[in-house]
Amino acid sequence: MANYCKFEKALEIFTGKWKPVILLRLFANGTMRFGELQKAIPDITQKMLTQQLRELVHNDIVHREVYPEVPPKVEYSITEYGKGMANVLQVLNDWGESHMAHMDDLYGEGRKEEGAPAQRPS
Amino acid sequence: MANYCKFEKALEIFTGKWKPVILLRLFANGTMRFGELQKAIPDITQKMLTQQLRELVHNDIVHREVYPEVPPKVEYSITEYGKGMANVLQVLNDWGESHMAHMDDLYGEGRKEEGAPAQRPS
DNA sequence: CTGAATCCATATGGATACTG
DNA sequence: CAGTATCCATATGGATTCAG
Repeated sequence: MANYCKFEKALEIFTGKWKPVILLRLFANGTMRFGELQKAIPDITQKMLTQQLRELVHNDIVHREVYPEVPPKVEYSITEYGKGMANVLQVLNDWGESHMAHMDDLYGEGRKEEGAPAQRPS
Repeated sequence: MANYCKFEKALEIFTGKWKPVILLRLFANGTMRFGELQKAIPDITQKMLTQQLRELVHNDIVHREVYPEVPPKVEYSITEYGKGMANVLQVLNDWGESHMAHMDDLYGEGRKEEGAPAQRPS
């Protein structure tokens, strides 16, 4: 098996249009209901939210707790194992931040993208 | 502006079907000609190789050196700036490796696809 | 409330042919 | 040799509807 498939496996976890947001929300808020996630991420569709959550659950990053009530209630949270990827997220986040600054340096902030006001590192 | 866009920007760099392989090759070999890369990555098409390289060049990760000769000769290498992402690659690679082991633990090496929600109905 | 199932638009990647 | 251009298959994501 090729070496780079490790990268690809790793990348599959946060890749996709919504996984980063979902992970960020869950890391920040601890435990959230399905509806809360949906409210917190207004642009996501129910299909995508379900689908991405399922993949995260399958990868043991997210825990899914179903309460057999009426009306139904489902809570999602980061698993203990999932918490171990916090540093990966951090590294990615930090590098992404500095890389955006680098791109601004190279191409200027003006015409690069709309809605991206100066993002100063903290 | 949402925080997660930093992730997304970072992920765009290594995401796509071929960027990880290309980066790995260039990091390993230093400088490579177009044809060498193509030989080193047999399954890639020239369109994809060109396209992905262009994106990496645009992101200042890869340097493109054109020799005005006949026949043409173009060499690619990691830029100084690009070398700064080596640790990110390393972190990703390490986590990916351990994550694969974790998945094997959970699902067994032989029957990985069993409960996989993946993105495909039965 | 949560989420499965469809249908559809677009994005991404691949095959092939052509060029300086 | 390195790269474009074109056409095509499939993958991904979105809108909508239905159901426990």
